[in-house]
Amino acid sequence: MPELPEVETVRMQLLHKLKDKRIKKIEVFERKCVNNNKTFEKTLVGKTIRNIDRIGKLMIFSFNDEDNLFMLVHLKMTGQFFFIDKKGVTGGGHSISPADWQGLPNKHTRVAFTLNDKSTLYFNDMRKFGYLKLATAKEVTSAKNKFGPEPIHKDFDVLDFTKKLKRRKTPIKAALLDQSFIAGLGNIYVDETLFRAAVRPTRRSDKVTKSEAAKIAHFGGEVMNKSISVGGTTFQHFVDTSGKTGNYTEHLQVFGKQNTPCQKCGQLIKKIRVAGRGTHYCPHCQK
DNA sequence: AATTATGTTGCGGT
DNA sequence: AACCGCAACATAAT
Repeated sequence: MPELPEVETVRMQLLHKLKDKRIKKIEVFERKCVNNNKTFEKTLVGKTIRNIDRIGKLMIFSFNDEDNLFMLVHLKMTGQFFFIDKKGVTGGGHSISPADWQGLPNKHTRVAFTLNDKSTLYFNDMRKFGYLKLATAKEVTSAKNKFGPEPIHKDFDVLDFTKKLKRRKTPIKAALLDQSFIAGLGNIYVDETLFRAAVRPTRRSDKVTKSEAAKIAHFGGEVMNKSISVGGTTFQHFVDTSGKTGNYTEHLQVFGKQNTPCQKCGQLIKKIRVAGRGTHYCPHCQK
């Protein structure tokens, strides 16, 4: 269940594996996952993958310019990609055990792409929330416009962020989860960010001070950049065939740490519900 | 065995 | 515009 760092990790791996490869064959096992598009296979077969872009948690595959064709991919909670060539399996998605990728395609495989070099890309998604959706350049633009700025971006505008927080009365956590407000953070990284910024997740957005907002923006970027650099939190045991494991898990300070001592003050981390999501924080350190 | 939770987001209704 | 609750779905944990 990827947030920005996990999607970015998958994007980089897939780009490396798929760039300039031609799609020879597509099997759709679950039409819902391609938005019930009856011409999905027909449209994509023969196309050459030229680039994979990302905004927030959305991946954007592109082909030749003259195609005016894009494929938007959202992994949602449980979407995964597995790439298999003669060297073996490369995966990306949420936690992966061998059972997930052995014997592909398996019962969670929704789409399979065969490339011109005989390699295969599998899209697996247990809960069927994720999608692969065809789009035109215009549709890509309007999809991109729905995202707020990413805190990992160099020119993230902290003052604008602070100003916009003043208009919100919801808990700060709800604002940070809103992808049209700020893109990329999900449930884990929001909790981690707010812990580092020492702001309680329940704090009303409009009561967040300027300096706290600056800390939130700073740590939001830091947490996600660090996670990208270690291949994300989601992959517990597996990233690629060379055996490199992406693992931000060891850096988590509050997520899933309820009833254990805070690393800063020793008081027990609490778990509550905020904005409908499980929320972890230190009652002493976060005001 | 039934209920609850899961890292996401879009929708319909205030 | 902002906001809330729920739905989409499958599985694991309590």
